[in-house]
Amino acid sequence: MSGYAPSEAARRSGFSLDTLRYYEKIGLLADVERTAGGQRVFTDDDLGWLVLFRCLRDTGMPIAQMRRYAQLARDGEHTTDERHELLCHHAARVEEQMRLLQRQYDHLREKIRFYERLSGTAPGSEAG
Amino acid sequence: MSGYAPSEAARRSGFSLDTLRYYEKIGLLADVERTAGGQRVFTDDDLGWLVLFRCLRDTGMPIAQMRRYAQLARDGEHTTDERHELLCHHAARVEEQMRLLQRQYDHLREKIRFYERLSGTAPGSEAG
DNA sequence: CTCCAACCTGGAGCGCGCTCCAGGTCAAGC
DNA sequence: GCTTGACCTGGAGCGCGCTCCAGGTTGGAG
Repeated sequence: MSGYAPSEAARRSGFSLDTLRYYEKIGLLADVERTAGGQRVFTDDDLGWLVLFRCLRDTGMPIAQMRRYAQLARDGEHTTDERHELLCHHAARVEEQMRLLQRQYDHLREKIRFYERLSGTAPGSEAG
Repeated sequence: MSGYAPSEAARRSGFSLDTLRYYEKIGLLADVERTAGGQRVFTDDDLGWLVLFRCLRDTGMPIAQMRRYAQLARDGEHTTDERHELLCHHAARVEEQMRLLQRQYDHLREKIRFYERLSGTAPGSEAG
């Protein structure tokens, strides 16, 4: 159960085939195993990395930094401190990002309330 | 107190001069007043729009949609319903965005905890 | 054995949102 | 009046993260 065709890896990870190839090309995903004929075979380990990449990407980490993290992991056990630090710094940035997003969301909600006061009765009750 | 030089508008809005010119060029910001010599003079109203644009941009609204909103506002009172709807739809997307960000942040925190369990004692107490 | 969908490669192209540049103009201070 | 720094324009360029393409290969089904 640990050998996935490219299309299956794409389906499971939510990345496109092109993105998977791109990630390997730029050295984000380590060299993926191949069949005798040269076609990629993704392992569960690869899939695990892709889940992590999605997490980091969704939280706004630049690819260069993901690459650095992946490289550190490949470099072995003695890089765990640096990896930990990298993730902590990133988490701090994400927290800031969340605070900003919340603040601007509140601002947006206020703007929406302005329109709702204008019209007297709201036309629908779409957004809670 | 309602006439700001470009550099002052940039300082107050947090957008660069180039961005202010760009926003006017693409019709996001309505035509800005000029001196006899052709230099821009931003009003408090312009500044208000810039605050809104920052809110929308920070929450991930594409420029095309901001343009649409700005155009509706210029079109007059009879577009308030559509503007309201546009903001509501956006707010819903922002909520989804916040949920995703929170979920991935939790995932990230879990990963960080993994490293902290590895090293036994955490090296520092940087991030709460 | 044949077929054809899925896969391969290197490299070009794209969409977004700016950002920078050259070459010229404006206007406030001395 | 002169200087100088802020400003003007149109248009090219950039950085990111993919996305698409041409032209060729692979490999499982029938």
